[in-house]
Amino acid sequence: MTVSVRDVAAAASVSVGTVSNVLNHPDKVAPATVERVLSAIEELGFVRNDAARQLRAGISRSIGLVVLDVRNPFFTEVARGAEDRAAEEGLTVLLGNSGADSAREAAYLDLFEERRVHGLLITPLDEELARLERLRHRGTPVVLVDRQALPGSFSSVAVDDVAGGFLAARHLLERGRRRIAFVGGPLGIRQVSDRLKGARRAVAKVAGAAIEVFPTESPTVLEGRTAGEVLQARAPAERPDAVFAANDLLATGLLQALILRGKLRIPEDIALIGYDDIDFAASAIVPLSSIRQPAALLGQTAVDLLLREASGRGAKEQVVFRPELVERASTQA
Amino acid sequence: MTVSVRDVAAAASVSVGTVSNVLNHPDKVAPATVERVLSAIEELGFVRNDAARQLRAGISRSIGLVVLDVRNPFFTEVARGAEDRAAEEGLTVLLGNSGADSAREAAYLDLFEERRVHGLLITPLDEELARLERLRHRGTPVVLVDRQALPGSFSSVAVDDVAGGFLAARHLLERGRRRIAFVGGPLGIRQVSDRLKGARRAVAKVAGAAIEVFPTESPTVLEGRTAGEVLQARAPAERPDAVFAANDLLATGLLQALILRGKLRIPEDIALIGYDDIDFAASAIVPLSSIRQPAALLGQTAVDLLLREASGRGAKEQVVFRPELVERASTQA
DNA sequence: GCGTACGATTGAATCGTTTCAAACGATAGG
DNA sequence: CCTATCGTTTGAAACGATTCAATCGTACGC
Repeated sequence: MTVSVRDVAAAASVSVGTVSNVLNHPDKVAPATVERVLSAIEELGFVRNDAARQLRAGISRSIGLVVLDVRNPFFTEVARGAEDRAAEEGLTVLLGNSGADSAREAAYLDLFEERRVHGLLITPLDEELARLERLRHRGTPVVLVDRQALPGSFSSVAVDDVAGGFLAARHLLERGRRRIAFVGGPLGIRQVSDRLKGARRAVAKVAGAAIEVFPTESPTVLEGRTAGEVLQARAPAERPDAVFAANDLLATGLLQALILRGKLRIPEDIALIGYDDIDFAASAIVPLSSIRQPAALLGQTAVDLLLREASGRGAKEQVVFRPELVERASTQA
Repeated sequence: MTVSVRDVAAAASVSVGTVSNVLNHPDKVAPATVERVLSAIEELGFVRNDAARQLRAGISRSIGLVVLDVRNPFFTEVARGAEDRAAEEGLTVLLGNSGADSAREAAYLDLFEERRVHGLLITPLDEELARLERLRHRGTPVVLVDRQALPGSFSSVAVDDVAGGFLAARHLLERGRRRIAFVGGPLGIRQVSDRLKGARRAVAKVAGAAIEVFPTESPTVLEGRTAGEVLQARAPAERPDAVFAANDLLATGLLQALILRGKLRIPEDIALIGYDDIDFAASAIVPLSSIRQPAALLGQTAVDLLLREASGRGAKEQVVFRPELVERASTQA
C-alpha cells in the first residue's frame, strides 16, 4: 500500500542507497539524478517513514516535556519557549501533562522513554525523583524545569520561589498589612511550599504580623473561588487584611468570590497578590499585583542545558532566575 | 548499549518470540515463563523500542492535532478534550501550533504524515485544503476542527460562527447600541469572517444601526490593546458605542486600553462583548459578556469522528454545535 | 505401547530507512 | 595503452520488535 524508498528507486532506476542520499545528502548525488529521484518521489507520493528512520538512527528527533498543568498559562509559556528553541535545532517537543498526579507522570516517562526521546524536561513530583534517576542512568538526559536540583544530581532551570514568596509577603507588609492569608496547594508541591516558606520568612521579620494558611486541592480558578468563599464569609474582625495566592489562577478565583460574592473592596478591605504574572493579571477585575517569572526563558534555557548534556560537553548546571515584583491596583493603598 | 528483546531472551533462556508474547499476549505464555521473562526485563532495565514496534505495525499509536493558536485557552480546552478521549483508546495526541501560518501548518502536516499518525485533527487554513485532500487520499483520516467542511469532503466538528456573531451583535443592539465596532483578524481566518458575517446580518435587521470593522493582525491580547488605543483616542461623537471582539483575548486587550488608558466606563460609555467565554472572561476588570463554545466537547467529538472514519465504519459527518450567549457586566445597561 | 491432540515455544522473515565499503565508469596523465 | 584518480552509484547489512508456521513435549485415550 504505502510507497517505500524501494519503489522510488525502481521508478527512478537507481538504487535505494541513492534515494536515501537524495533525501539526506543531496550534495553527494549528481544533479541530474537528484532531479530524477525527486520527480519519482513527487509522482508516487512517497512519504518518509519516520519510525524506520528512528529505528536506524537509534534516537528520535524529539524531546519530552512534562508539566504540572497545561491549563496554567505559565506552563504554556514555558512550553512555547522550549518549542521555539527546540525547533531551531530541528527537534520536536512532545508535551505531557501530569496534572500533579504521579501515576500520570510515570506514564509519560515510560512513553517518552519508549519513544527514545533525545532528552526529558520535567517539572517533577517528589515521589518520582528515583525514577528520573534511573531514566538518566539508562542514558536519557534529564533537566528539571521550575525546580532547583541538588548540585550533582540533575541540571535544572528554576526561579527562586522562596525569594518570590518573600517579595510578595514583604510587599503586603510594607503596605501596612499584618494578617496575611496564604492560599495555595497542594502543599506537597515544591513551588507552593517554597513560596510559603519565603512568605513566612518575611512575616517573621515584622513584629505583630501573622500568616494563616488556606490549603487548596489544586491551584485552579475554581479552588481559588472556593477559598474566597470561605474568606469572605468570615466576620470582618476575623478576616485577614491581605491574601497571597500561590498563583494567578487562584488569585483570579479569589477576586471573583471576594468582590462579586463578598462585596469586599480590593485593596481597601483586603489586598491581593498573585504569582506568575500571566497575561490576564493586568486585566483582572482589579488589576492584579503579581510576581513575574521569565517563563519562556525558562523553557529555552532548559532546552539549552539538555542539548549541552546530551552532547556530552559541559557538566550539570543549576540555573536560577530571580522573580520580580509587579505592583498593580490590587495592593495599592 | 541499549537492551533489546534479544538480550532479554538470552537472560531468561527463552526465544525472542516468547519475550514478545510476554509483552503483548501474556495469556499465551506459561505463568512460570512470564515470571522469568519479567524478572529478566526488570534486571536488565529493558525498555521497548517504540520505533521498531511502529515500523513493524505500520502505524503509530498517536493522532496529530494542529491548532491555530495554543496561547488561546479555547484551543487548550479543545486539545484537552481530544487528549482525554484519545487516552481512553490508548492513543497519544501530538500537538502542533500553526499560529495561522500556512508554512508552519504545512510543516506539521509533513511531520505528522512521516510519523504515520492514526489520523489528523486540524483547524485548517484555507490555503492548505488541497494538501489535506492529498493527505486523506494517501490514507490518513482527517477531521476538521472548529470549521465546517463541505458535505462529502471531510468529517468536521464546528460551532456555528455565523450564529455566534449574530447572537453577539443582536445582544448589543437589544441593549440599544447602534454604532458597533467589530475588532478581529486576520479577516482571512474563517472563524473571524463568519462571526463578522453573522454580526452584519443582525445589524442589517435594525434601522439606523451600523458596523465598522477594525481589522487586527492576530487575535491576541496585545492586538486588542492596540485596537483599543485607536478607539479610545477618537472624539466621543466619532466613537462606537459598542464593541464586538472576535475572541476573548482581543476583548481583554480592549478592556485594558479602554479603561486604563481611555478612562472610559464600560458599559456606560462603550459596551463590550467577546467570544469563547474563556475562564478569565468572568473575572476581567469588568466581567465580560461572551459567546460560549463547547470547546472540550469539540475535541472529544473530533476524536470520535476520527476513530469512526479510521475504522472504516460510518461515513463522513459534519457535526455543528450551537454557541450560547453569556451575559455579564460588560454589556449590562 | 502407540497415536493424537493440544498447549507452549521457537526462530526465521518482515517492516523501511540509512550506512558504508566496494564497484563502477569516465577522465587525465605518463 | 595502461594506470591512477575522482565523483557516482550500488546493495547488503543493520536497527529491534512482532508475527506465524513449524516444532517440541506431554498427557491422554484407546
